[in-house]
Amino acid sequence: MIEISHLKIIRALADNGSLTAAANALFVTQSALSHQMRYLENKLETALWERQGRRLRLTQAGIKLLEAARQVLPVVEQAEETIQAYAAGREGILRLGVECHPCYEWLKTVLADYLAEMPTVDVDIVHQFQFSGLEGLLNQHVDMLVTPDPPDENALISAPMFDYEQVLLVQENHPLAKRPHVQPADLKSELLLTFPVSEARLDIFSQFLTPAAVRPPHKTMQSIDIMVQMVALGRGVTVLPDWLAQTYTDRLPLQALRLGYNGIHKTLHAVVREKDAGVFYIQTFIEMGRRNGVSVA
Amino acid sequence: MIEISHLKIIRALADNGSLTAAANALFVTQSALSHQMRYLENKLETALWERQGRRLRLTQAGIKLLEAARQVLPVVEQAEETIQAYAAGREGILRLGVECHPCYEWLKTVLADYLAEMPTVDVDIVHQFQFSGLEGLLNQHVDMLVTPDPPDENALISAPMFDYEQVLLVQENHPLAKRPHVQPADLKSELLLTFPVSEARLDIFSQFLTPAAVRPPHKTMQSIDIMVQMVALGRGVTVLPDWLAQTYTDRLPLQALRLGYNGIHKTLHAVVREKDAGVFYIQTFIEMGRRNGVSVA
DNA sequence: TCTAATGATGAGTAATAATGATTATTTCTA
DNA sequence: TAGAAATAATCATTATTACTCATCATTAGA
Repeated sequence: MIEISHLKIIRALADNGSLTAAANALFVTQSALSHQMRYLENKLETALWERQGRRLRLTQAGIKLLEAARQVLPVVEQAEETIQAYAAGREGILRLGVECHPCYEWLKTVLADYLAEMPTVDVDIVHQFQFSGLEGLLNQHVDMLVTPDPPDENALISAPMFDYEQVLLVQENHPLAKRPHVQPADLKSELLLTFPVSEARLDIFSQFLTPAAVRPPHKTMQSIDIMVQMVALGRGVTVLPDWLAQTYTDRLPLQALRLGYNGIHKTLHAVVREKDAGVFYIQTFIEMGRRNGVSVA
Repeated sequence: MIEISHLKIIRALADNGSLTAAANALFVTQSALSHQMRYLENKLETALWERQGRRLRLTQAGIKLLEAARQVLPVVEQAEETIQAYAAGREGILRLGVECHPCYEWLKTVLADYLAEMPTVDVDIVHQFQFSGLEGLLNQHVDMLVTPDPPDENALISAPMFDYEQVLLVQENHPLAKRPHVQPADLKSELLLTFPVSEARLDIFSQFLTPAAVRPPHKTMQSIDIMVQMVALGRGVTVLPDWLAQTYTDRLPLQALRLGYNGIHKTLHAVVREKDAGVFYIQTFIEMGRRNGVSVA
């Protein structure tokens, strides 16, 4: 009945816009796709596309099938990859999911060592999820999630890996630079630079500014390096994990400051599916993450 | 490459034990399956099964593929069903997930009215999940989850539907029957009958007995009717939602009692994926659930 | 209005998958 | 432990399916 190849056609059609383009992407003729589409519609006894002139638009049924394709194809493709890895004599693939930028930066520091020590394991990093990292784990799109907020789900287990503190990064000559710590009101008119994610997911808002009802001007950017450059030029302030901030304060005119009297402390956790917890190369990663974790002087 | 039909073969093989049995289940000859297996193994350049005598055992790669099959096939099969429903002129299928027995009992009371009012919608109820109801929603195995504990996940939205109270059900002549309410210690030596789920998921434990460190003898059973019969015969006590308890106290020698001074109050929520929140037949269900909810005199 | 591009269609061919018959093993049982 | 029943593999053959090529009709865009 419905086959993977059909799902690939539906996806390619949605992604490429036209039948001809999809055919090229799949390395077959336009005719082949046209025939397959007709075959599927006959089998299912429903139209999947509406032909408006020479433009194709998905019907409700077609949309349903596209959704299924988007859910199913990555799973099958990953299974194929993993099996290829086995076939090539490797132990497997460790797919790491990250939801936050500091997580990603931290991962990079651990990864080099891990790859060196585990030559038979392939690693892949995923940072885009359909819904959330939790969904990624449950759907097997990733095998491990690195996050400061481990979800509470009893098919998953989480292990603390690494403690850090969120600090405010300001220019060396900034009026706040000599303070032992800053309070929310101090930031009232500072330009705050952050990664482009919702404020609810930024600690500086959820744990510091929002409770104090302070809303400084706010600008988002993709690149951490540019963000730090801006701060060094006195054109804004930003918040980074202490260990990451330190790599910049060493070589740029910057000062890291504690947020509030006690500081904002976080812990990165590794979350894995319960059934995978015993897998050797997963255990090893967690152990190395704990050992090798960036040390803050 | 890998096709749905291959995944079906792998699953059938795992489910039926032998090639011949799997072939029967799939309405093809044993020869056909044998050829397909060989084909797949050639394509993937890996053994998927180990032949030990005439017994087949999955290799590591085979296990991976079986996992993919178990994840993928339900999705495809459901998509097919939904499309069939569209083809037959129906609006769609509402798949309801329930994780708790009271949820299920409550659903039944609403469902009759819903089905009558929405003749163009098919309904299906799912109570077994691979991991959890949350996973069921995110994996699209269900469209709506009915639960007293709505998960906190921002791709989902939840709506309160119906308030109820968990009450203790005892025999009419039971020593406790005349009390205005019971305390944990009162149950110390009562035989407590519950559904067969972990204690952590039973309110009577998590919210009443465990905090007071009381552990009465405990027996689980599948059938709510038999459970109530046992209580009516004085052979145990049980906990039910008030409205459900009432349907029994009307016709059996039973007494419902409040748990603790304030009682244990719960609210059933309907949880749906954010993107489905606007779907008409889903909205209708939520509205009817609120209106039609069982009324407690 | 004309043209290039797109999707549909039909015929023919290549590829794939099924069947039936047969064989070699291997459990199970007597 | 021998023999029977069951199972998986294999081969030859047939049936089915999927693809390509050539062609046509339609349409968006110059």
